[in-house]
Amino acid sequence: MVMINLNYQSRLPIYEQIVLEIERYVALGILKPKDQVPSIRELASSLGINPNTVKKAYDYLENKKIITTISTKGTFIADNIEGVITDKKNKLIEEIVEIMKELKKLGMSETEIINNLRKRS
Amino acid sequence: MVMINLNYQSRLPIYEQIVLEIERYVALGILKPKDQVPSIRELASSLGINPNTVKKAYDYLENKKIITTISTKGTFIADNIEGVITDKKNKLIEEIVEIMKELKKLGMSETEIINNLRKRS
Amino acid sequence: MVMINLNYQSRLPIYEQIVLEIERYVALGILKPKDQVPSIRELASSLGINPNTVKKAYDYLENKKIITTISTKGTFIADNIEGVITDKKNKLIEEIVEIMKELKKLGMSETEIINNLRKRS
Amino acid sequence: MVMINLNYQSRLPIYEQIVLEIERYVALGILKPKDQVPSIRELASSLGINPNTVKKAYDYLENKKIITTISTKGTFIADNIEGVITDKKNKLIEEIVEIMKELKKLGMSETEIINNLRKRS
DNA sequence: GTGGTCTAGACCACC
DNA sequence: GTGGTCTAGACCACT
Repeated sequence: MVMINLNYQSRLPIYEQIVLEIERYVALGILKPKDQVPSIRELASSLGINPNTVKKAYDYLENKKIITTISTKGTFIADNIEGVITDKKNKLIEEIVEIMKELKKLGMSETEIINNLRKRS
Repeated sequence: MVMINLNYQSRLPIYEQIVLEIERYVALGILKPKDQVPSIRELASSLGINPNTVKKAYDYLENKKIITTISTKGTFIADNIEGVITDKKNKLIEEIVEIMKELKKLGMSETEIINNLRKRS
Repeated sequence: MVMINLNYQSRLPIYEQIVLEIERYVALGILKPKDQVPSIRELASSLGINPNTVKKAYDYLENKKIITTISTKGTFIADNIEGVITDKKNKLIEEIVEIMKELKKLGMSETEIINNLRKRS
Repeated sequence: MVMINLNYQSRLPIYEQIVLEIERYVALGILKPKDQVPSIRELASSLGINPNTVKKAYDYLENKKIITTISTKGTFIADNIEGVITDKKNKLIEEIVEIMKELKKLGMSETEIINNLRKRS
């Protein structure tokens, strides 16, 4: 069973956090095509949140074709999810690029930033 | 005179954008200790926003001890702000490091990531 | 339900009076970690004041980590508030000590001061 | 020359702080009857504040008959200031009584408070 | 002119 | 229903 971590202080709405967590598990290969995801009610109750919130997340994921619902059977990871990993990678790279812009505004050069990253990790 | 750029489409509230802009100018050394920052009304009118919004930003900055206000005189950059620059840089670098961890979990190596960043920026 | 007493003649702004009252209830153990405090609108209407004023008080308390707010759920007493009680008492005692120093400079002895206090209260 | 300490962050207006400082020096016997106090302009410039502010403080002190102005000569401490010390003492005692009320609200008994004060001072 | 406070009321997203 | 943000506008004290 996947562990969805929620941060109630975050500016990100809960449903988006759920989406990101599921996408993360898919991208990491922890959730694979045809794997069943928890039912809306189940996940809602285990997270202590409103089922509508989970529904909103699942709707979004279904729309992005990351999950697919088979009525009376349950909800499953979709088959064609090759794109998920690259999407995720691109998004993360894009986030770094944005932060690097900030750092450049603060007077750091690209090589300075990269040297710093090498040291830290 | 400092130029505050606002993005009304951003998820970040206006007052936080002001905070970040002021912090940026402090970090860059453009605003130095004892420098006067624009008065609440002045900044509000020049940005075309409500004075209360600017006040909220200034309250926040005062709480963080980045500015200090002398009632009826104005608002000024605080004295001990040595940490602000490096603090800010460190925080941003740390954010990147966290994202890089994610990327590594997704199967990217450090050099792969860095090559990607070089291309993008 | 906590009773917030306001004094509109006081030099202390309303929002600070709310802060002090909440802190007092926390210090007294009447409000305990995870207890829900009245919603902004509810407290505002029961006090006959503007919700923004209550919000300002709550913002302040959140910043001091005495309360924590979960958007759309409500506002709650924070978890780690062991220090609040003793902090508050110590601050007040310290204030008295400072005033006693003044009184001693004015020629009163400690026992003289204490006898005076006993009479007055 | 007396040293007037001002706190620009305080909620107390500057002119009240000046009043309190002068009263303090009188009560302590550092300023005695017939002693000359600095001229308005002199004090204003040495404190880096507006002469009107000093004027307001002096007006108040004159009204309370703590100082007296002899035109073309200057401003002096008044003759009958016996009351100043006791006034000051009473005010300070009253302040302590107020703080003790707060402490009692927090659950401390009078003897508890007094024992604490004995230890601390 | 400055900042400090407060009101009234609006709109938003989320649940 | 909840909190979060913002506006418009008012009044105050202090300088």
